[in-house]
Amino acid sequence: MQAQSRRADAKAARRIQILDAAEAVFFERGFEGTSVDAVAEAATVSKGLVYLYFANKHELFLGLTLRGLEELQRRMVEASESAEADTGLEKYRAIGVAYLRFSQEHPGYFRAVAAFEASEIDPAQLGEVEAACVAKARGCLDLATAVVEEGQRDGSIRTDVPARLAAVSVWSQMHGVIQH
Amino acid sequence: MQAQSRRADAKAARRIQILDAAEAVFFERGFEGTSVDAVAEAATVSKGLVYLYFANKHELFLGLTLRGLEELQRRMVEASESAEADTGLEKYRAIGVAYLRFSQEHPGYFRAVAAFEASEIDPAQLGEVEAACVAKARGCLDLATAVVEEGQRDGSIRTDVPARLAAVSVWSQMHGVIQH
DNA sequence: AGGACAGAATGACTGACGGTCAGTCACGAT
DNA sequence: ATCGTGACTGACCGTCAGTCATTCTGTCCT
Repeated sequence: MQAQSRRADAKAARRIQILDAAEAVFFERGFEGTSVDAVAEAATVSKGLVYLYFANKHELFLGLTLRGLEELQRRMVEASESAEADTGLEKYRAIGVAYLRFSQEHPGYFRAVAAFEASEIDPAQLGEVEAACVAKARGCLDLATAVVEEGQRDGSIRTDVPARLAAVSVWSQMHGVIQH
Repeated sequence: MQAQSRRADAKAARRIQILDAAEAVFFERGFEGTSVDAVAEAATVSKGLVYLYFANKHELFLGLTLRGLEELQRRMVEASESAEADTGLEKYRAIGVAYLRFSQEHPGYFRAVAAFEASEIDPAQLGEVEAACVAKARGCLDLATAVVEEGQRDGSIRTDVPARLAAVSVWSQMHGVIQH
């Protein structure tokens, strides 16, 4: 058993090592401008190994997208639990500010997340990492929806629009503006 | 002189022929999924000729983007001159509806335009077609700004926000929502 | 200790594709 | 008839995503 968990730890560490290298290279040169060879070299690892951990170049990039989504969700949760925000509306506003901050402090991750949300995903054939991204994105949206519902319950947000629809459309507007 | 103009016509026709083929292939398989060889074959032309008319694959795609921007501007002008719209606010609303229609009736062109607007352009080195796209996009924005200004003059739009900023931000919000 | 086995890791190789260019061809001018 | 121009071709090049036969390494068993 010990041997197995040591193995698992080593695998996880390798994954992180490759993702760290991918982050450095992709965020500097962009998806098109980056070769998998370059990522492998930056990770001081062979190309074959990269393909042992990620099905293809796109899934490798989605590994970064997932990191971005995790960080974003973390910030959204933090914002919605902030002491200053009492009503649902105030919480939603805090989440919006958190999103704006995220886009400014992690432009690379923001672009990755934006690209993922803009891309249409084919549920018929989605990779492992892609599926995880879909789940995380849904988690973020659920959080926003819950906050809107809270606002509708406490009277700070109008109730004539379904919560999820409101959450999505305001989010899209915010996103559109942040992106310019 | 006649010979020259016949030459010019033939060149323009070839350009259109290539763009038509590019439209069919790019909009079906996407930018990444399309090879220049495939476009050349669809246009019943050699690959070399495609590169005689367009500097590279991206500029070829931008040729389609420009078509999209032209159609969009046409619709925006039409909407802003519509008989039903009297005030600036109503005209702006009509333009918004036109944009929504455009996105539904020409999803391929909409995506091309959206991708162009999301991409950051390096003014230091922009291609011929790219420059034309920049100009067209500015034209569209100028139109929207003018309509907002009209609305501010006739009292249908608040004046506490600069017209261009208002035009851009509302446009971004609309765009964000259309894109979902 | 040593051998056997599993999975980690390598890097040479393949095929596809973006882009180039030497050369051909058609046509108008002289 | 000859020449010059420019449209047009397609073989070719370099690069890069993705594959796979092979080698290495650590673990377990005797």
